[in-house]
Amino acid sequence: MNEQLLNRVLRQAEALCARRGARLTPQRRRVLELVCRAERPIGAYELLDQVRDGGKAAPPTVYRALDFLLEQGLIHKLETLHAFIGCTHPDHPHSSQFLICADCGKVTELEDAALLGSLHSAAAESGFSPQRPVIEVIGTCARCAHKPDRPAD
Amino acid sequence: MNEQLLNRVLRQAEALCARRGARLTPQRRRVLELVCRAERPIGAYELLDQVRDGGKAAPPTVYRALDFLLEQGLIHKLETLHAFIGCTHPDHPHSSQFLICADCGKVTELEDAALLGSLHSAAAESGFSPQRPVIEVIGTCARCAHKPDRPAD
DNA sequence: ACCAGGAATGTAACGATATAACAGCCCCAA
DNA sequence: TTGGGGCTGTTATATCGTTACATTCCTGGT
Ligand SMILES: [Zn+2]
Ligand SMILES: [Zn+2]
Ligand SMILES: [Zn+2]
Ligand SMILES: [Zn+2]
Repeated sequence: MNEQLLNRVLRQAEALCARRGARLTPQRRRVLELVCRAERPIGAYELLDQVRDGGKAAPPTVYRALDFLLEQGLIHKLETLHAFIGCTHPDHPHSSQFLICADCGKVTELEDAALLGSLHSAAAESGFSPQRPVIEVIGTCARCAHKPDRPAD
Repeated sequence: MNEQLLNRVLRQAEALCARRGARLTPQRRRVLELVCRAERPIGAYELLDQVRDGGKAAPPTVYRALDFLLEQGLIHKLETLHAFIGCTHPDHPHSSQFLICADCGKVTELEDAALLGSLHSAAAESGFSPQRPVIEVIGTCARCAHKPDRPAD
C-alpha cells in the first residue's frame, strides 16, 4: 500500500471509528499502519517484532489490536496464510475474495458480486445460511505468469 | 459418515491407490478410517490420541498420514477449522466447497460448477490463474436454522 | 536368495500460532 | 470523587505443525 493510499485509509479508519464510537487507540492505529505498510500479508508475530521495536510487548498486545481491526473491517485475515492485510476500501462492510500468488506472495482483494451470488445460490440449495464466506484462491498472478521462468530457483 | 459409505470409501481408496502405485499402508488406512468415522471435522492431535490408543505415537505419524491422504484426495483440510474431513467421493479429483455450520459443527461438501465458474471468471478478469481455490462458508445449516432457540445456552 | 536403495515409520526436540487468566491503568460519567 | 468499563501489561499455557535424524520395511535388480 503506497503512502497516499495509506494516509487515506488511516483517515477513513479514524472517521469510521469516530462515527461508530469505537476507539482507534494509538496502539491499534500503529498496528493498522504496520499491516498496511507491509507489501505482503503479515503474520501476528512478525507484527509483534515491529511493535516491540526494542521495547517489550507480548502476543496479546498484537492479537487484541488485530481483533479490533478485524471487527471494524479495517483489515482482513487470510486463513490459508495465517496472516493479515489491510483493507483498501474499509468505508463499507463487505465480504471479499482474495487472489493469492503462490509465486510472489502478492494478494489482490476482490469484491465480486457474481461470485458471491453463486455462493449464496449454492448454499441456498442446501438450506444453508452463509454468515462468513471465506474465499481465498491460491494461484499465479498475471505478472508471475509472464515471467519466462523462475529466475533464481 | 455411515458404515456403508465408509466401506465404499475405503474400497475406493484401496483401488485408487493401487491404480496410482501409491501405498495405502495400514497406518494410513487407519487414519483415513478415523477421519471418516468422525461425525465432525477432526483435528490432528485428536486423531493422534485415537491413533495412540494407549500405545505411543508422535505428531509426525499423524501428519505424514494426513499429507498422504490429502495428496491422494481422500480427505480434505478445512483451513478455517484446522481440521480434516473424509471426502465422500474421492473417485475423481475435484475442487470442492464447504458449508460449515457454526452451531452444530456439521460440514457439507459441495461441488458446485457454477460457483467454480464464477470464481474462474472473477480471477480471469485480474489475469490470475487459480490453482487451489479455498472456499469455506461459515453459517447456519438448515437443521439449526429451524431450531426455535438455542436450547442450552 | 541376496543385497542395495528408496519409502515408510519411530522418536525427540523444536517452532509457529493463538488464547487464558489476572493485574493494573486510564478516562469518563454519575 | 468514586466507581466502572474499556484498554493494556504480563505470565503462562494451549494448540497446531515441522525439523532432524535414526531405524525398519519393502521392493526391484542381480
Ligand atoms: Zn476489504
Ligand atoms: Zn505473483
Ligand atoms: Zn471431496
Ligand atoms: Zn447446524
